Amino acid sequence: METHAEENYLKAIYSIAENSPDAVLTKVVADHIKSKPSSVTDMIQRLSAKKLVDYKKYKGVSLTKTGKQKALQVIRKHRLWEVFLVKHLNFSWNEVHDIAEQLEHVKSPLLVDRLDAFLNFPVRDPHGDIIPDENGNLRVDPVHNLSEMKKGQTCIVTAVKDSSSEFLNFLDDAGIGLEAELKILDITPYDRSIHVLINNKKKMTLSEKVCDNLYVTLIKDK
Amino acid sequence: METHAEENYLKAIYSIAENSPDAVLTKVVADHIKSKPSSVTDMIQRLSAKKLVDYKKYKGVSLTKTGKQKALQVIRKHRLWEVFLVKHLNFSWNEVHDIAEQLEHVKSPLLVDRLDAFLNFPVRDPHGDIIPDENGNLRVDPVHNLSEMKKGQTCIVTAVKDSSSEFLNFLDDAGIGLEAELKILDITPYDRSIHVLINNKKKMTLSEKVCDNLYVTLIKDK
DNA sequence: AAATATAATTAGACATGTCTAATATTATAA
DNA sequence: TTATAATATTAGACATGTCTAATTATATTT
Repeated sequence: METHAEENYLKAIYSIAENSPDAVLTKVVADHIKSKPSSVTDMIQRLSAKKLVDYKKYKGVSLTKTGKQKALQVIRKHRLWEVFLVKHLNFSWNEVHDIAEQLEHVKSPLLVDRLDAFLNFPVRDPHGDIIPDENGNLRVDPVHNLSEMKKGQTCIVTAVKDSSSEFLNFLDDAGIGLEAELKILDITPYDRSIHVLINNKKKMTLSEKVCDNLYVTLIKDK
Repeated sequence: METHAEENYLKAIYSIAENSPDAVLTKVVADHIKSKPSSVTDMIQRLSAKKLVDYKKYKGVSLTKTGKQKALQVIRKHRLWEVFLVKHLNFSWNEVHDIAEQLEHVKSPLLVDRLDAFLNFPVRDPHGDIIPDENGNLRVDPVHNLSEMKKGQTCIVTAVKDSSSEFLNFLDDAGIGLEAELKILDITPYDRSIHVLINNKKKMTLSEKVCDNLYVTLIKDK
């Protein structure tokens, strides 16, 4: 059975590795969980002894199959709890992270399954991230960056890449939430900013940075 | 901020002290939380340094006001989560303890209040124990049997255990209804019969059987 | 290919929380 | 009241997890 700290490391390694297929560097993990490289090395060696990560000195670290499984279980719990907090306890999507960070470590497979059923088997958490099933499988559907869209296309916001409260607040102010419909009216080649129609109501120009941090699904072309 | 272990000790000391007003013995705590007396001594000294318990070597331990408050917060969380597990996740009352034991340590005052509201401010947990409010106060006064009362105490009749018409008729004849005020004048040890003053008017002796079947709330002591 | 910057690891310290074994205190019985 | 039993405390060890400082390895320049 894993400790809280071990679970946090597995989760960190998983989410770093998601965006780059290479072995994960000690320093990157340290920055991610706000600790020091020496602490990371210590922990990685413990996880390696438990066969949850593959590790060779100075060569970085990657999750074993078991390690990945465990990481996904924790992520599953985190995201299910986030759904609960937002849907039933009226938290907003930018308040739930710290609480879910604690709830995710509660150990009871039965509890997770019951919670999943209570929530009606949600597919995405309030940030739009996909909730892995009990076997750690992700249901992947065609998700794109808003910045990949072409003029005339219409798409639906499915997730955010940057889930900092600054970004989430910006989106709230702009009236862009999950499931928001965005029609690409125009693209300015100079700065790659995109002029969009939000929910058939409001027009707005989104900078390249904003577009890079929004995941969307294409629903209409031209 | 208290650690999980500290919270568990506070909780243990609280619930032991509930049933006996004396200072709590090291060994009793050790048995209660399934650890060793030496560990208990260590922890008690830490809690004492934090002013959460009053402690004198070899003389047992008791909670300070702050310590009691903290213990009640944890108990509040434990019991609210139990209600959630039973009412919404279909657990039965004897399955929930271990899970609530983990959930009770999640730190977020806002979460607790929201959960309380979501559950519709329950007064008792699935085991019938009273849920303290956010200030550590019990929302209803504990209900006792009339037979638990002591000489000199005054109490109010809140319910009957036996609701047979024979018993209710007997009460009518005696002038004892709901809300009736009973002052305990004397107790006969031999047959546990109780001499009471009913509504400041009528004196009467009630047998043990009658006392066992009357629920009361204490309103005045001495 | 050697010098240097960057990153990773180890050594050693410390905090929390637990344990066993040894010692000290208190309560009880002879 | 002294011996004895029961309880409590301390001392010292160990596991987890963190840190700083010193050392070692890798990558990058010159």
